[in-house]
Amino acid sequence: MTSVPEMRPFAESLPMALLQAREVAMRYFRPLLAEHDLTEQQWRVLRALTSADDALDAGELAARTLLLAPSLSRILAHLDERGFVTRTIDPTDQRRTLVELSPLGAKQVAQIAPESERLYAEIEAVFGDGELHALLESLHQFARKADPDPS
Amino acid sequence: MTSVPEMRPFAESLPMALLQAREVAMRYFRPLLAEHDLTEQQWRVLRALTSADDALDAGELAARTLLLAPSLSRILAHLDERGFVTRTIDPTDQRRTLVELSPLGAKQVAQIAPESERLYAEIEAVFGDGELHALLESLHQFARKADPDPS
DNA sequence: TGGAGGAAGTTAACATGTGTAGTAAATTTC
DNA sequence: GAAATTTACTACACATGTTAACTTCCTCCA
Repeated sequence: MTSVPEMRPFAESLPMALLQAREVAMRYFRPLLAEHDLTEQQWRVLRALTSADDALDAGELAARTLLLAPSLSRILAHLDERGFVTRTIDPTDQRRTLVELSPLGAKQVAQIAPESERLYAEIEAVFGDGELHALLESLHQFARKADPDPS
Repeated sequence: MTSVPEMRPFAESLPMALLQAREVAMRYFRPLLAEHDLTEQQWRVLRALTSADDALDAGELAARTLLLAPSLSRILAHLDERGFVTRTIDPTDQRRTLVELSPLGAKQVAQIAPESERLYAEIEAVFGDGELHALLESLHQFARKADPDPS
C-alpha cells in the first residue's frame, strides 16, 4: 500500500482556487466574445493595445497580455489578417516588431466595450463592490510579493 | 477617430489579476512538474484522484479538475499508457468509466508531494500565512457567489 | 572593426484547451 | 416494451501553451 504523505486538500489549493475563480469570471464574458468571433487571448491583445493607446513592441505586448511570444506571434498573424492590428518593423531597432491597433480594431473594441462593462458591473453587483475591490487588491499584492522572479 | 468608451484599465481587470496571480503561483511548481515529466493538467488529475482516495467516474473527475471531458479523455489515455491510472467500465452503469490511481501512480504522487508541500510553504512564508488564507477564502466565496450557473 | 555573443521574433512540433458533433448505454415516457 | 430522451464518453477542428531550433539584427569589445 503506497500511502501518500499529507497534502492539503486538492480543491483548497491556491492554484485550483485561482483557476476556479477565473473560470467563474470568464463564464460571464465568453458568450460576448464568441458573438464577435474573438478568443479570450485575441481580446486580451486588443484590450492591451487599447489601454496602451500607442504602438507596443511584441515583447512588451506579450508581457502585458501574459502570453508567450510564440502564441502571440500566431495571434497577431490572425488579428492582422482580420485587419484589427498592423505590424511594422521598428526603424530604430529592426529586431523589434511594433504592433498597433488599426481603426477597424478600435471600432471592434468600441463595439464590445459597453457590454463588457455591463457584465463587469454585474459581477460587482453579485459579489459586492467592496469584496471585489478587496479581492483585486489582495491579488495584486500577491503578484507583487510572491513573484519568485520579478523580471 | 474611433474613441473607445471608458473601460477599466486592462491590467486591473479581475480576469487579468486572476491570471497574473495564478501565473505567479505556478512559477513555483512548474520546475518540479517538469522534472517528473508531468504537465499541469496531468498533475491535477493525479492530485484529484489522490484526494478522492477512491475511483471516480470521468464526469466527476472532469468537474474536480476543471477540465473539459475531451481534454480529460486524452490526458487519461496518456496517464494510462504510463501506468499511472487504470480505467474500467462501471459494472453498475456501463455508461460510466471509473478512473483509479494505480500503485505506480500513487508512488509517483508520493514522490512529488513532499517537494510540492515545501514550495507551498514557501509561498505561505513569502506572502504571509494570514494573507494567503484570506485570499483563499475570498476566492472561494467569489466562486460560490458569482457563479452564474452553479450546476 | 569585425566577429562573438546576446536579444527579438518567428517557425515547428507536440500536448492541451475549447466547442461542436456523434455514438452507445441507460433511463424515461407513453 | 419500443421510441424518445438523458448521460457520458469519443472524434474532430481549430486555437493556444510550451519548448526548442532558427533567423536576423544589435552590441560590444578584443
